Order: sequence, then C-alpha cells, then structure tokens
Amino acid sequence: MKDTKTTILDVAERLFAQNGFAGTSIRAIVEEAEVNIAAINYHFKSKEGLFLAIIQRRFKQIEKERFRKLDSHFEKSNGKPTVEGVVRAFLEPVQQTYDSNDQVPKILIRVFSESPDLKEKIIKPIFGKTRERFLNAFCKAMPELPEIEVQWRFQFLLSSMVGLLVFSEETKNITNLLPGNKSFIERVIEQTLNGIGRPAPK
Amino acid sequence: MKDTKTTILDVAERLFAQNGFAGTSIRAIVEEAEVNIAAINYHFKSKEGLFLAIIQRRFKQIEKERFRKLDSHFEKSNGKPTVEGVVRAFLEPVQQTYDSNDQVPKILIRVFSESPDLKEKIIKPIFGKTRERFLNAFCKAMPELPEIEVQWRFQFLLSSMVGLLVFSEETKNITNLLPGNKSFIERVIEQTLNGIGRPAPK
DNA sequence: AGTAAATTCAAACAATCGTTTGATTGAATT
DNA sequence: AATTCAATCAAACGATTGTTTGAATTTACT
Repeated sequence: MKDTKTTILDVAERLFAQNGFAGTSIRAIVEEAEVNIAAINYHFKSKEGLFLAIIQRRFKQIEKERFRKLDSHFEKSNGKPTVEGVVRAFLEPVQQTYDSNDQVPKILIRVFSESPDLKEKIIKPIFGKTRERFLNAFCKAMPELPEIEVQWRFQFLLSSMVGLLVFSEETKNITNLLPGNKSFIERVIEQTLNGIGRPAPK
Repeated sequence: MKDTKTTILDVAERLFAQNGFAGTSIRAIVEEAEVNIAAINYHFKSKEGLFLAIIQRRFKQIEKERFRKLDSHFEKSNGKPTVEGVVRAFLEPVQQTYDSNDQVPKILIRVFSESPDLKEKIIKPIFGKTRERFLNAFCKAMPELPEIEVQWRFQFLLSSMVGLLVFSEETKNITNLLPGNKSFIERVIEQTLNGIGRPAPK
C-alpha cells in the first residue's frame, strides 16, 4: 500500500499534466487519491508546494539518468563526444518516463507553459545544471561552431522535445503507423540530428 | 477609441496567453480593459465563448495569410511546390503575428496545451482545414515519400513551432546575438529544412 | 503498557470564481 | 419628442477556491 504522500504525488502529477496548475483543484486531487483534503497542506504546505515537489521528483529522476548517460558517453568517447551521443543522453531518459505513463511527461510542458511566476521559480534551480552541462557537451561535440550557434541549436532541440510532448497522442499514433518499428524518440533523434549536426552557416 | 468588444478581445488575448484559460479570471480581464464585468457575458455568452472568439479571430487571420502564400507558391511553381515554399507559407504568417506583439503568439500554445475538452472543441473546426491543405502540399512537394512519412515530418514541424513559441523570449534573445541578422523565423526555416526535406529513411 | 509525536479527520474559514439580475444610460428610429 | 433597442452599470447570486483549525486517531518509542 502506497503511503499518502506518494499517492498524492502520483495522482496530482497526472491531473496537473492533463489540466494544468490553475485548472486542477486540490479537491479534485484528494477525491481521486482518496485522502483527506487537509493532507495536501499538511504534507506540502500549499498547492504550489505540491506542484514544486512533483516537478522536482520527476526532474531529479530524468536529470540523474541524463547525467549518467552523458558521463558514460564521455568515457566511451575519450572526452571527444559526438553530437548523436549527447542528443541521446538528453532525449532517451525522457523516453523512459514517456513509456511508463502516457500522461506523465506532459508535466514537463506545464513547467514551461504555466504562468511566468511559476516558470521563474522552477526552471533555473531545477533545469539550470542540466542546461549548463549539455550546452558544454554540445560545444565540445561541435568545436568548429561558435557557442552562440550551439546555443541556438540546443534551444531548438529543447523546443522540439517540448512541442512533441504537447502533441504526444498525435505523434504516438503516427509513429506507430510508420514502417520500421522505430520508437518515437528514435525518430526524433533522427530528425534532430539532420538539423543540429549540420555544418556552420556562413 | 476602440469599442468594448475589441478591447476585451485584445486584453483577454494577452492575459490568456500569459496565464492560460483557468489561470485568468474574468475580473482580471475587465479590470485591465476598464469595462464592466457583465460585458463579457453580454458580448461573448461565457468565459469559454470569449476564449473561442479570441482563438478564432487570430487563427482566421493566420489561416488567411497561410492560404494566400500557399496559393501564390502553387502558381509560381506551376503546381510543383517545393518543400521550402510550403514551409515558408506555413511559418511566415506566424512571424507577422509574432512581430506585432511578443505575448500574443503564445495564445497558440494555449490552444494545444489547455485542457483536453477545450482542445477537442477548438482544433478540428479551426485548424483542420489548414492541416489538410498543407499536408497535401507537402505530399506534392515530396512525392517520393509515403504519406505517413510526410505526416510525421509535418507533425514535427508543427511541434517545433509550438515548442519555440513556448520559449519565445529565450529564443528571441539568442537569435539577436547570432551573426547575420537573420530573423527568428528565418532560422527556424533553415533548421527545419535540414530535417524535413531530407531523403527517405530506408 | 504508557507516552509522545506524527498523521488523519470533519468542519469551517474568508476569498474568489463565473454568471445573472434588473435598473439605467445612450444612440438610433419613427 | 416619443419610442425602441442595444449597451453599460452596480449589486448580488450560489458555487468553488485554497487554507486553517482543533479534535480524533494511528504510529513509534521508552
């Protein structure tokens, strides 16, 4: 039997993912989680505290896996990372979350598309380190490009990923119809590499 | 002097774009628009009616421009459209909205990321025709690809665009630092073409 | 077994939500 | 000038919002 705190986190993550922060009432959460309404404020101080706890749990998990894959790739390549290796380290951990639950990865969208206040509070402390390490890795993988160009391409990769999660249902359906039985993320990597790894523009 | 109805549409579009549907109260709208609170229900029946009216106004505007550019490209190319021509017809009209007001294009995100109910109500009737016509154009531009492959690439284009709008501030800042003084959309087109127009995967 | 801390509970809090009412105003038409 | 209709207004509607309270209960430790 899951404890109250975990139950709330799981249920709220799904509801926030589906209907957003403002669109989800704590009463809707406690009803589905079958816990008392005061439990949320007791365990997480406030609705916003709950949202932050959800984001942190999920991001830490993805971050950990991303760093593991990135480190592993650095080792294998003797400090000379490839574009594909870095892209894979960035995207594949999302795939794992994606496979576990259709709705859950949409919580990633909410982090970026909710109100500006929430966005500010969340992104820097949680995503900052990831951004820094991957930007650095991409620079090493494309040493002939100026850093600002690498920044732009990394931003494009991040944007595509978020955009694809917005349309996860549609994308999933199309992917299943494609020949070759490639997974969703495998296709994204393919598509991304044809853009991000191209020569420098003159 | 703008009339009440237009003032509400303008103010609400910005607020909905910033804070989402559930995150924006009609009291916040009428306060900033300096109109009476009953005006919204009088002119738009309900909060949802207002949201729909905003989306329709903006989408009709973009759709009209997209179709104009698409038709124009079909004429110029004698019915043999190029990938770049179709991509430009799809993206450039967004750029125009984008230039007019930083916040406004974010309303596009809300259409796709708000609650499933709203999404269902909006996308098909408003975006359906656009999707159909552009998918058809892309198929004509890449006749060697199976339709499902074209569908996937079109979906990727759409996703990238939405993702980039989510990060419009960040993307804009980076774009301004890039050499060559290319516009934001010009860079997106460049990045997209290196992916969408590539040969068929085996 | 007895004590103390952690957790759960029903109930209520003030505040805000979207919407409606009915009177009042303004402009257009007869 | 009288009438009509659309628009605006202050006020209030019931419902729902996030949060807090204090007592009841369970759990953990001596």
